[in-house]
Amino acid sequence: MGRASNARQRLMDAVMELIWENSYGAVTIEAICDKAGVKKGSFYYFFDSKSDLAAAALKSSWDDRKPAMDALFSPTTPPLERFLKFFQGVYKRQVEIKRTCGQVLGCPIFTLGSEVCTQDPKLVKTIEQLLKNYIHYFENAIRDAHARKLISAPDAACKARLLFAYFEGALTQARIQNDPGLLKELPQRAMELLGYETRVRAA
Amino acid sequence: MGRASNARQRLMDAVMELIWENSYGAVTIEAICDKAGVKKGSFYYFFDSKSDLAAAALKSSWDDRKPAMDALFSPTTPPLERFLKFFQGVYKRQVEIKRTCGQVLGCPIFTLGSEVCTQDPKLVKTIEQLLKNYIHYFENAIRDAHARKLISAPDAACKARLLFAYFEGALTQARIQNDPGLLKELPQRAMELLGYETRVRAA
DNA sequence: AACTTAGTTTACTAAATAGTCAACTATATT
DNA sequence: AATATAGTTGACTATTTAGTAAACTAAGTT
Repeated sequence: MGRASNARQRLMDAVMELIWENSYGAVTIEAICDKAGVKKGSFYYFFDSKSDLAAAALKSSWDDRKPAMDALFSPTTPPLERFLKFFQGVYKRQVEIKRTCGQVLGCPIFTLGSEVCTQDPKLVKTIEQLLKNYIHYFENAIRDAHARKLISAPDAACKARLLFAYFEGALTQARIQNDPGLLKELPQRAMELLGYETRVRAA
Repeated sequence: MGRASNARQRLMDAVMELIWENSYGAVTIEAICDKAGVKKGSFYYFFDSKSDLAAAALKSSWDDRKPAMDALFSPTTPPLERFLKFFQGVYKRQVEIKRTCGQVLGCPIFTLGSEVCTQDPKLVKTIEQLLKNYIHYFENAIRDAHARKLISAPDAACKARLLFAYFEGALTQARIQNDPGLLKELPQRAMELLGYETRVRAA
């Protein structure tokens, strides 16, 4: 009942895009409203603040992405291939983003987390949860690879942390230097980090 | 001649601290002036904008830190020991920062770079240069270690990129999660990444 | 048709912020 | 002592921004 609307979703889409392309602090509520084609009154009808919107948008975009991640890290795929496909996808995606919007944008969760972590405890809690989700995919695949004796990684959690830190570090550096080339080696380096020493065929 | 003043330096100190503890976007010129004990008129006497100040402050703080880096990465120290000391120092420093200001702050250059890279080309050029400086220390030490047959790293530049990405990734994650514990393993993991498999004595 | 609910719109206020300017002050030079 | 130089101050303007409130509108419900 009442009036139908997708303004809430449009606001979440807009804020994600604006934060990713710029930064949290540089994005104003007016800019979000303009991009979403929503008046400010409606903004405050749906959300209390930019922080509130950002938290909702992050959760929502994770819900959107989760099925693809579940498919990529499916137990039906050999564990090391999961990583290969994942990192090749990351590279391809960043190349594409640079082509379409002129900038490598990296990982919005990590960049945003690093920006707001000292100022917005509630938002950062959401971010921590999402980052942990990613690490769990990694850890799970590593444990699996170890069990199948493809690699030796008795401490899967540790290896997952290592790989994730490298991954996010490289992605952020690519953003800073606006150079997707830095990510081309991601699949190869990841295999090496995991202790799988064979040559990987080019992406 | 004229009037003596350290206001310029006080402004640079203030902006570095504020950006590190908060974020670039969250720091206002008024807040910088307050912290530095400088009136806004004086701010604009020395600098054109926050961006201008930030760039100057970054360069200046690098000039301050450079002697310590040169000492740490001195050729008189065995190459792998340089990394050990460096990463142990990073861990100790972040623990100390958390103790004194309640938050792990990570690397101000990396965090700032990731925040402003799409919006402030001039500032990001400065940042890129500083990051490259660090990578050069890494690369140099790796080349040295390889030459001395301590490790096998035929492509020193590649290993340096890898190690740096891991390092900054871990530091940023520690900031986001406000957990210096994530950095305790830094020296050990770094040695492993470098292909030096022996146990490291605890920091 | 009257009513309720959900969402929209416009116009507004109050505060924060960037940036300017002209008068002022302390120091060094001649 | 006069003057030039380097830096300081406070008061000001103009803009941007967050946030509010009340009237309005489109749909479903009875």
